[in-house]
Amino acid sequence: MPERALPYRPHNHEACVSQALTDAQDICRQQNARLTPIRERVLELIWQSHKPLGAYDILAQLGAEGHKAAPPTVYRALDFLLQYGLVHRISSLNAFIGCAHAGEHHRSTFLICRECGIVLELAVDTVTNAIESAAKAEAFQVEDITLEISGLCPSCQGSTSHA
Amino acid sequence: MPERALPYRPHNHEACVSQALTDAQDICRQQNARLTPIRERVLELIWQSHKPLGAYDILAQLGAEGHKAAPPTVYRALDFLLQYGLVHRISSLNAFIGCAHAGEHHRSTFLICRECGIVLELAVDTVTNAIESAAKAEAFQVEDITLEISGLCPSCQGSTSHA
DNA sequence: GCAAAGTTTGCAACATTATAACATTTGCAG
DNA sequence: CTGCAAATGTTATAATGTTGCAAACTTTGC
Repeated sequence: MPERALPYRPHNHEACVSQALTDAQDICRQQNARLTPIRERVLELIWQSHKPLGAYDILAQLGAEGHKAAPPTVYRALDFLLQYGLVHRISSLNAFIGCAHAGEHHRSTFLICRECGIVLELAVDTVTNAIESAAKAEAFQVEDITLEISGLCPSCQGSTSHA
Repeated sequence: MPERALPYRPHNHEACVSQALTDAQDICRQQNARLTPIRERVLELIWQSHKPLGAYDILAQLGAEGHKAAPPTVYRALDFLLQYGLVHRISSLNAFIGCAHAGEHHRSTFLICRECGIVLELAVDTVTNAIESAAKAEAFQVEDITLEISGLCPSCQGSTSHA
């Protein structure tokens, strides 16, 4: 498996996108899920950058390219993509981002840069384990973890933009 | 300091509320912040249970008691309470809950029961440390952590309500 | 092939959550 | 008591998300 590039630095982003799309196709084939044109297009739009995209941003982009969709179209596509683990929802931003570990069963941690907006998805066992054991100590049965860390990414530290 | 009761089990909830209110008064006095009647009433409404309350729920309750407020009134009170650490916002629910550790500088973990809706706030160092060191490993400068765990609280396990 | 059944999409209306802009009132310092 | 700053009132609107039903498309069994 190739090392994944850090989203902050310039990288061949086309490769991110095409990887995500072929992964999605594989996953859907395996699960007998239909990656319809709309769903695939929404996934592609989400992957156009490493910044989370709002549902209405997606809607606007679809509209701009001639497909004048209504909100339910987008939300349904998002529901599908969420269900198959192809995208994540970032609750603190009401926005969506491509999953960097599709098909890999994982618990995600998101590092969200408040300056540039780029999000890095991590799957760190030490974090997950600490969380699960804290929950266990309270006899709480974990189903879903939302862990979103806001701050400054390496590229944005020091250059606080009010320069 | 007295042990805090678990929210799941029956407890003298009046004590939770009055404690929260006197804590809030102390904190505001120390910081020269004005805990006005509206702000105090909103805090009290939020503390009426251990379930997060939506802004519009607060609005409705204020209305029911004769104070017909508009959304900005509530959101401004919430902003104030958030700013002084008297309440927390639960992003995954778009709702607000009283802070169980007001004045104590802490990072919170929320255990949210999807069945009964009760939320337990924890401040567990092992979790915080694991998160901070994971962020450090990515050279990410942490400012804010959103950690919301959804699942079943001890009281709701086994009694899945579709009985 | 073809019809029935199930899934997906289109569409219109609506519900919920949050903010903007500006007027008015209140609390407080001088 | 006057003038400033903070807080609240008021109206309108923006942003996000859902419901319900009809039409189109896919799959399946025959």
